[in-house]
Amino acid sequence: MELSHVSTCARFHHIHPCPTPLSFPIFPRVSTTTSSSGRGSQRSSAAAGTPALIDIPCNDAQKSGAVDAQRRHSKPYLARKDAILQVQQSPHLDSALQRLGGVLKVQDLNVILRNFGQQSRWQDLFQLFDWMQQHNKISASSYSSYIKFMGTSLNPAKALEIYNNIPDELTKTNVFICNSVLRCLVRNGKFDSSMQLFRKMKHNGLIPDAITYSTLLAGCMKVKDGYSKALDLVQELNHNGLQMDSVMYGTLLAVCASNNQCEEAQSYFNQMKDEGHSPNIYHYSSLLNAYASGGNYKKAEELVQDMKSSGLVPNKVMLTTQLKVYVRGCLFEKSRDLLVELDTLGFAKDEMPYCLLMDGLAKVGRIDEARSVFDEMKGKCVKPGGYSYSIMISSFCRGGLFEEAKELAAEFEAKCDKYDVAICNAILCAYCRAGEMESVMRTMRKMDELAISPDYNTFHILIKFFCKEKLYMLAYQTMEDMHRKGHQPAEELCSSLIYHLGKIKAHSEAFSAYSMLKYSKRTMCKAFHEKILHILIAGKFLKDAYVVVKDNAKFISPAAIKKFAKSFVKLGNINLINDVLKVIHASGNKIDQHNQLSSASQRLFQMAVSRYIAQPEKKDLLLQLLQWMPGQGYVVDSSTRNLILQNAHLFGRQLIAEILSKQHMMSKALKSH
DNA sequence: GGTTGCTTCA
Repeated sequence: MELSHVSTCARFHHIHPCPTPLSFPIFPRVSTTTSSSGRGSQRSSAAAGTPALIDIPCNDAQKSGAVDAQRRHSKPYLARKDAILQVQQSPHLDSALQRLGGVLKVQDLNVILRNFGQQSRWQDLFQLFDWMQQHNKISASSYSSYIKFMGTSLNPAKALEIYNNIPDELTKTNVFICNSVLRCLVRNGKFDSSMQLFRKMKHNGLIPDAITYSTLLAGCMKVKDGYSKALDLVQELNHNGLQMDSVMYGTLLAVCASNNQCEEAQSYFNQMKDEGHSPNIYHYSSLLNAYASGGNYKKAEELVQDMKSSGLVPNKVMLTTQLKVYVRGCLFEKSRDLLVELDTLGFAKDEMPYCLLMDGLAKVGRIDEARSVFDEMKGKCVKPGGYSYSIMISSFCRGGLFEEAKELAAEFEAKCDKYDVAICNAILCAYCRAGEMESVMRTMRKMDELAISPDYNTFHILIKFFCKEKLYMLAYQTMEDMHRKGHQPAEELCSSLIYHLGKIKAHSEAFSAYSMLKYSKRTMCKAFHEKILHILIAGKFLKDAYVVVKDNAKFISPAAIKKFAKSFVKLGNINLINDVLKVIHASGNKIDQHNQLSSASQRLFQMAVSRYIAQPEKKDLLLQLLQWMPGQGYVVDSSTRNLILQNAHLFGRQLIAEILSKQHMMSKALKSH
């Protein structure tokens, strides 16, 4: 079935195939020149001061200097350096390693490893690391670099595999390696796993450093409850005698912003300044982003002024964030003005600022204006990508413009080939709302091919659609998938599916859907238990019905309980009949609500007794029942008594006589009362 | 001899 197919696809298979670079430079690139950050240059100058073998730029201007340097070095050193260059440039890594591997030391191989990683040559990286492992030319640094690149190449499963297979326990708690693994998980959205692993690492002897905490803090940004998790981490790092630095404050501000903790962001910003860190553009834009969540444009404008007077110039992100503030505050005129300003500064070359505005307009129902921003963006030759399409498709869906949504989805499919789960959800939603079954199935196949894991929304969209199309079993299977993937379906959806499953007599599926909801953490409407009870009784799933009654008797009406009791005593497992009667009695639902001697309750006991008589080997159960009854104020009626007496030889005449006389006395007492 | 964290969108 398509569905299980979709849901079983593992995102970890998602290796970005590395195209062999056709235009691979003849001279090796200087790895650090790709980074414009101060840190990159720091690193390169530090490295240049040591005899370590790093990539040497080979442009003409530097050639003569390089020759001078070469004269000062020993022969083996030059041979190694040459070997590094050759391996890096060789189109045949295998043979190059075969030829030159013997000359290269572990640190030389690490240089090559990092070079491959920086150039995103994942296939070569993989091959080299493999070779290093096989030839036992590997160090802790090799692991930390390699795992780091597994993070950037979006392959956390591989990184974990490498980490777990490190043979030496001590190496496994090397803080650099641990930091790399944790970063890899965080970057790939696996914050919970990273925290779990972090605990394990500490247990095994890791002494975390500031970088460790900084890495984990960054993971708090996109998880629910991220703010309190961040606070826990800050507390822990302080407890370990570590201090927050400027970058950590930047991360913490970003966490505040994404968790709508506007005032906290402001107070950390001040605290940071008090501790002598001067805020940079990151700190300002994170705080600005925090103001956006409250639509606090006055404070935002003050902050931008403050930043300008401190000598910082607002960059693209800063201004875009300011646009977000205006949009969130529904100040669409100001938003438009700022968009013009961004455009003039050359900061509106990608879809982002347009997306912000479109999204804000669409969310307040101004779909026509959102559409015209979208068209304006296209007119300016800004290439729309998944974000803008998904905003527009979703808002058309929300606004009931299903045909237009469908057309836009098709347009995206025709024009773009970059898919992720969000755009897929938008497309699915459009096709579902337009009732295009073929296109829905095609999109699911596409997700499967592209190894895009369905998320909570995907499942919801599909289940709703399948219900609408009356494909209830398919809807049920999708819900099963959803549950297996750890998502909890919303109650209304579950409830409606259960209702329909009951209607088509898929009783056991209905119960299974009920159980998924029940054992999830979501709250469940009280009436739900009674609903499923009726379905289970109809399907003769009386044992399951018994469990439902036992656990939820207080939420179920007396009428439904009575119906259940009748069905169970008549058709349920004979060994459980007494238990069922006791549970119903104990729940406060007297076997007959108003009168223990009512005919309804007597019919129930009669039915139980006749079942026991039909199976004499269950005589102990009958005796237990008869002995239990008078204590609770129940007695058998005369016809049942006669029935028992007729079969008394099966149970022991003496005993039966004693029990029945006890019941008889009870009956007289009740009547006189 | 090696690690690292921060800002905008669905």
